[in-house]
Parts: sequence; structure tokens; C-alpha cells
Amino acid sequence: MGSAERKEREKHETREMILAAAKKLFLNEGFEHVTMRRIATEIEYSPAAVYLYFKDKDAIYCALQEQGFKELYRCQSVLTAIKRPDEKLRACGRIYLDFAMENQELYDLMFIMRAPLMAFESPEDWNLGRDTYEVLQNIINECIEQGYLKAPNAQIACFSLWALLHGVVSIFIRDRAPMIAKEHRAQVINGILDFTMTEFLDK
Amino acid sequence: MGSAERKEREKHETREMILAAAKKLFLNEGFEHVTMRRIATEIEYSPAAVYLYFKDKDAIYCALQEQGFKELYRCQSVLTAIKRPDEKLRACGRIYLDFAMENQELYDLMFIMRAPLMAFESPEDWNLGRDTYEVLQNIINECIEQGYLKAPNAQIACFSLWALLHGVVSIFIRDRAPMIAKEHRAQVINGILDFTMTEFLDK
Amino acid sequence: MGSAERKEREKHETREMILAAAKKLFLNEGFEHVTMRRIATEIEYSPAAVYLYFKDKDAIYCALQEQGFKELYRCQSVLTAIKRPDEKLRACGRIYLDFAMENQELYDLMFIMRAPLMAFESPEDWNLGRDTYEVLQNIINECIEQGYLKAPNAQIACFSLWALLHGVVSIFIRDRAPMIAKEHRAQVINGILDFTMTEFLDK
Amino acid sequence: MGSAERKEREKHETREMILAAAKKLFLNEGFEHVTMRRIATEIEYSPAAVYLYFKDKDAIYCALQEQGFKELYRCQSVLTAIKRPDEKLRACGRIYLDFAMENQELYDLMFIMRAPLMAFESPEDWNLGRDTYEVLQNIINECIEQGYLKAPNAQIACFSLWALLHGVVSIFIRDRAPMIAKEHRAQVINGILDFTMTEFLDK
DNA sequence: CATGAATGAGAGTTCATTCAT
DNA sequence: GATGAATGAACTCTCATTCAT
Repeated sequence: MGSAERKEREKHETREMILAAAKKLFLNEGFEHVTMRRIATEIEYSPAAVYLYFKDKDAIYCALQEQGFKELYRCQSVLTAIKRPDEKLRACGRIYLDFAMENQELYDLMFIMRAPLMAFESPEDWNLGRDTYEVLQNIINECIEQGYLKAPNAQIACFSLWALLHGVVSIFIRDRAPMIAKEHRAQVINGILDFTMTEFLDK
Repeated sequence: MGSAERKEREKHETREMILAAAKKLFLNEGFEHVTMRRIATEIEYSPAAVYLYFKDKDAIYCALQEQGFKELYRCQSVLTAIKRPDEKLRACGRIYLDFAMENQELYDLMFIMRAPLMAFESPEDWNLGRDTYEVLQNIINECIEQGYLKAPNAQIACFSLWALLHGVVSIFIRDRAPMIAKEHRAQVINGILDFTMTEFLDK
Repeated sequence: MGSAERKEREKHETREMILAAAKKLFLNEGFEHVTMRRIATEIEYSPAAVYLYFKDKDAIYCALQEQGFKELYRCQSVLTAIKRPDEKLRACGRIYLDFAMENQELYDLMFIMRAPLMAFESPEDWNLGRDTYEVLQNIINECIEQGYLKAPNAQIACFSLWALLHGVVSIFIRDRAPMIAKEHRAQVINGILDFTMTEFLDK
Repeated sequence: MGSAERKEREKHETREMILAAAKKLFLNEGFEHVTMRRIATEIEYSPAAVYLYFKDKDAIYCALQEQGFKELYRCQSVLTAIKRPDEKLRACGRIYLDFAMENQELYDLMFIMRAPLMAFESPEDWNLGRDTYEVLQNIINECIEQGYLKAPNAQIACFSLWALLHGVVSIFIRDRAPMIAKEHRAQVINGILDFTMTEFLDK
């Protein structure tokens, strides 16, 4: 019977619907202003129904976060094809910026939104995040080893670069750059990437 | 009438008291735990009294935001005493980082939080923010003019630097750096400032 | 100004209204089936208003319990006028039975209802209850000392008597004696008191 | 048809499983924590399945109540082996106390709880309860007839004794004796049984 | 017979806000 | 100007129960 299969699929689809609705609402109004009721209403279910798919509000948040980290990690996977560490570094920045600007809801959730503490409590929960961070760290290490980057401390260099990338996108996502019109954003981001790479990379 | 004046002054003082109380509570207990009632209790007024001085909760947010920008601008004023642009730039970064880490909830309100935003609706409201930004822009310009910094585009350079500073502090404020223990934060921040200045400034 | 006084009085009256409503509902439906909403509706207030007078549901329960113990203790105060311990003992039983049957709501709350744990957690909270219990214990002690009662253990004797009294009234209050018509209850209670005193007291 | 019979038997068995699960949960986790869902989970059925065997939650309560009375009656059956009425009376008390303390939630359901009560609406439903009560009444009658007990009214004597037994256990079950540590309960109960029998029985 | 999915009703509680005084 | 009292609207979450399959 394909019946069981179909049910399985439907169940999965409902879960996805909930996540999509939550994602949308979280972005528009922030985690704490989104209510379970509104998520339910959004998908035309009763509030209680949501609890059949997620233990509580935090669980929805966590699921979305996981989704986000997996997606980001997936985007980073193309980097393995690049050989030169300096090119790799630039591509890594590019990917990060693109991911953030194209998935603003998810990015906000992953890196900006005040999280339910639980989400970061256990170190295991951070594994996904760590993986994506290590991609950058490894590239930085390679750059240093192969003389593309002079830095007394690889970790500081890595954190600085991440901070810069995060700073750019979070300023835009949270609308703190009214001096830059929306239509110029892409251009500015390109400029920053160029400038940064020039400054950071030697030769 | 001196009486009218006195009343005016008293009114102003009460406003300031409310703001001071709100700021203190935000810092000590975090944003979501501050209610109108707690603000009122803090200053030993009734909740209703607060509404005589502020239209609603958002109005308090906005006033604090304004205060934050003024305070940051005030901090930046010591920069005029520094002559060499490169030293000025480093000091400017230092000031920004310190301000953010010492007034985390205020910084959050100014640059991260989504909540009120009303303050950003009219361009005039942005003047304060612009002023503080221009301090950085002017220093960057000086650096370029005097050869301390090579950058094809002064605005891009400025935005990049701001992004880096903002990135660092907002990662900490929103607790996205579990790999760095709280007691090492200051150290890391110093490292980043050193590294950044070395990379960005030529000679 | 009598205004402040009047307000004080009104506030007190509202508290009493809430307690009265809660008492009535608790009896009819049991603690766990009574909702704050229903209490509020009963007195034609909003649910939130109840919280201005009582911290939470448990606080209402505790206040009623306190009320009950105070009232019972007050009823017992007439016993001091009686000299002979055997007469005192009988009177004490009488008072207990009457109190229970005339204040069934309160009695239920004090001795039967599943209590919010908190109500009995701290030993201080039990002081009131202990006081009323000691009245019986003291009388029993006197009876033994003066030869009206032979019992190897005064505490066991006291607990037994209390158990009997409590047993009788709680069977009635929780309607477990369908074999005894309501109109015969008083009579049966009298019979039990007589019988018990005869059996327990020597000579 | 043997098939119909088998089905009947299976249906009965499932009913019993549900009751057993419910009883176990009541005892282990207390009344208010038992939900239809938990009962269903316990027997590895779906919540909906339970409704095929019981109209609603109350029906389960009632069935358990019935079971409780049957079980108590069964416990009392050993009494027929005892000849001397005074020994019989003491044994009857012992059995009652033990049953109550070993099946506290069941006893609660039978004699204290307000919840279902449906079971007491029709007089027929009381037959079971009456049977267990009559066991005690008959023993009391024998005691009186054979001179072990002097009582002007056998019914009053019986009710008094029941009240005492019920009083003791219900004080413990509903936690109203904080002056007696849990580990002393058994001892106190023994003391009460001794004391009571000494006082009530002549010779 | 049994279930997965869903829901309506409602629980206790909190908060920004108002208004008569 | 200030307040005590009050409220409406929400909040998250739970539970007994139902119904299409």
C-alpha cells in the first residue's frame, strides 16, 4: 500500500509548512513577537495542531536553525573545488554574503535573533554551527601557511573576517544603513568584498 | 513666570529619571524582562504616571535610542585631541568597541533590535546616527589623504570598518560565539583591533 | 479625609468577595476544577483583576485555609470556661463536628481537598493548624492525668479521636453515606458523639 | 459461534488491560497526572482506542471504583475463617487499614474523591459498597450479641468504627498529618488499632 | 478493531494601557 | 500631576474527545 507512504509524506509536508510559516513570521516580527497561534492561523490549523509536530516554540526555532546551518554548509561545499587558498577565501566570503542576503529570515534566526537559550546550551547543538565556522578557519589556516596572509594569530584573523562579513549583512538585515539605498546594496557588498580581500591578502 | 519654568524643568527631570531607570533595567535584567510596571516601580511612581511623560513603551525605546547616539557621540569627542589620523582611527575603533560592550542593551537597541524603529522612519531622526557615522568617515578620509590608508573608495572603506566593529560586538551581544569564553572576550577584542589596524593601515 | 479609609475598606471588601466566591466554587467543584476565570466572572471582575488581590490561585487557597483555622480556633475558645476534662472533651468533639457541618466548604478545604503542596510546605504555615490540634491534645492529657481516660499513649489517643471526628464529617461532606438520609445526619452524629464518649471515657 | 465468544473475551481482556494501566498510573503518579493519552500509551494503544472500550474518562473512574469495592470485599473474605467476633473485628479493621494504605489512590477514588460520582447516583451502584459495609456491620452485631461490645445502637457503633478507620487513612492519604513522619505511619496505625480495640471491646 | 490527525475549549498568567478620582 | 483599580487582549500550552480512514 502506498497509503502509509503517502501519510508519511503528508506528515512531512505539514512539518515543512509549519517551518515555512514560522520562518516568515519570525523574520517579519522577531521571535518573541511570533505566537504559536499566529503560526497555526497562518497554515489554517488549530494552535493545538502545531504541538503535534513540534514540542514547543523553541523546537520550531531549533529546527529552523538546523535547517539554516545545513543549508549554509551545503553552499560551502563547492569550495572544495577551488585550489588556491586566496581564491578560496574570497569565494567563501562571497558565499557567506550571498547566503545571508538571499535567506535573510534564516540568517537572522541563526545569527541575530535572540535565541531561546536552550538552542545553544548543549555543545552538541553547536556542532552544525562549528562545522561551518571551521570551513572558514581551515581556509584562513591554508592562506597563512601558504603565505597569502600574514597574521600573528590564525584564530583572531578568522574571527575578524567572520565579524566583518556578519557585520555587513546584519546591518542590512536589521536596516541600520539608511544611507545606502536598497538598490545599491549589492554593489556596496561587492565593493566591501574587494576591498577586504585586497587589504587582508598579501600579494 | 518662573513657576512655569520650574514646572518645565521638573517635568524634564522626571523624564530623565524614567529613562535612567529604563536603561538601568535593560542593562541589568535584559530587554524582555522590563515592563512598564517595573520602570514605574523603580522610580517609585505608579505605572500610569509614566504615561504622562511618554506616549507609550515605544516612545521610551526611541528616547533611549536617541540618548544612546548622543552618548556615543560624546565618547567620540575625545578624538579631536588626537592628531595623527592612524592613531585617531585606532582610538575610534577602541571607543566604539568599549561603548558597545559597556552598554550592551543600549547598543542592542541602537543597532540590532527590531522593536521600535520608529526612530528611523523620518530622516531627521537619523541625524544623530549620521553624526556618529561621520566621525568615522572623516577619520578615514584623513587617513586616505595623508597616505595612511590606501582605498579606492573612502565610503566602502568606512563601511567595511564599521561592519567589522559592529560584527564583533553584535556576535558577542547576541551570544553567537560560544567558542570564546566570556573571560577571554576582552582579549579577543584587543587582538581583533590590533590585527585590523595592522591590515588596514599601511605602514 | 475619610477617602483613604473608604478606599481601604473597599479594597478589603473586594478581597473578601473573591474569597467568598472562591470558597463557594471550591466546595462545589473542587480546587482543581475551579478556574481563576470563573472566580472572576462570579464577582463580575476581569480575570486579571483577581491577581491584584492574590498572587495566584494557591494564595487564594491559603487565605481561605487560614480563615478556616482561625474560625475553628475561635470556636474552640469557649472551652476554657469548662472545668471538668470529660465535659471539656465532649464539648470539644461537639464543636468540631458542628464547625465541620456548618462550614462544609471551609472544612473540605482545610482537611480534605487536595492542597497545592505549598500550603503545607513550610512548618510555619502549619502553626494555625497545630494550635487547634493542641487544644484537643491538651484536653486528652488532662483527661488522662485526672483518671477520666486510660490510654497508654496520649498522642495515639488524641489522633484516634481526631480521626473519628474527621472520619464522620468527611464521610458526610464527600457523600459516602447514602444509607443515612440527610435529615437523619444530625441525629446520627449525636449518637456517635454519645457512643464515643461512653466508650472512651472511664466512669 | 465460538468466534463471537472469542471476540467477547478479547474485548473483555482489553478492558481489563485499560483498567490495570489506569490503576497503575493512578498509584504511581497520582491522580491529576493521568491523562487518557498516558493510559493509552501505557497499553500501547492509540488514545482513540480507549474510547472503544469506555465512553469517557468518568467511565474509567467508575469501573475502577467498582473494582476497588470488589477487591476490598475479596480481602474481607478471609474473615470467615475467624471464629471469635472480637478477633474478627480487629482483623476487619486491620484489613481495611491495609487495603487503604496499600491502594491509596484507589481508596481515594472510592471514598474521598469528588470526581466521577456517577457510580453513586443509582442505588444499584451502591450495592457493592453496601456489601463491604455489611461485613463490618455483621461483625459488630455478633460482638454485641456475644457480649464483646456494649452498644445501645449497633448501627451507630458500626458507623463510628468505620468513621475512625476512614478518618485515619484519609488524614494520611490527603497529607494532613505533618506531625507524623512518613516512616512512623505504620507504627501509629498499629497503635490506633490497638487502642481502639481496647477501648471498644469489653473484657 | 484501531489509528493518526486534528480540534475546541480552556487552563493560569502577564502586560500595556486607561480612566475616574 | 499622580494614582489605584481595573481591564482586554494576549500569551504558551494541555486535554478529553472526535472522525475520516
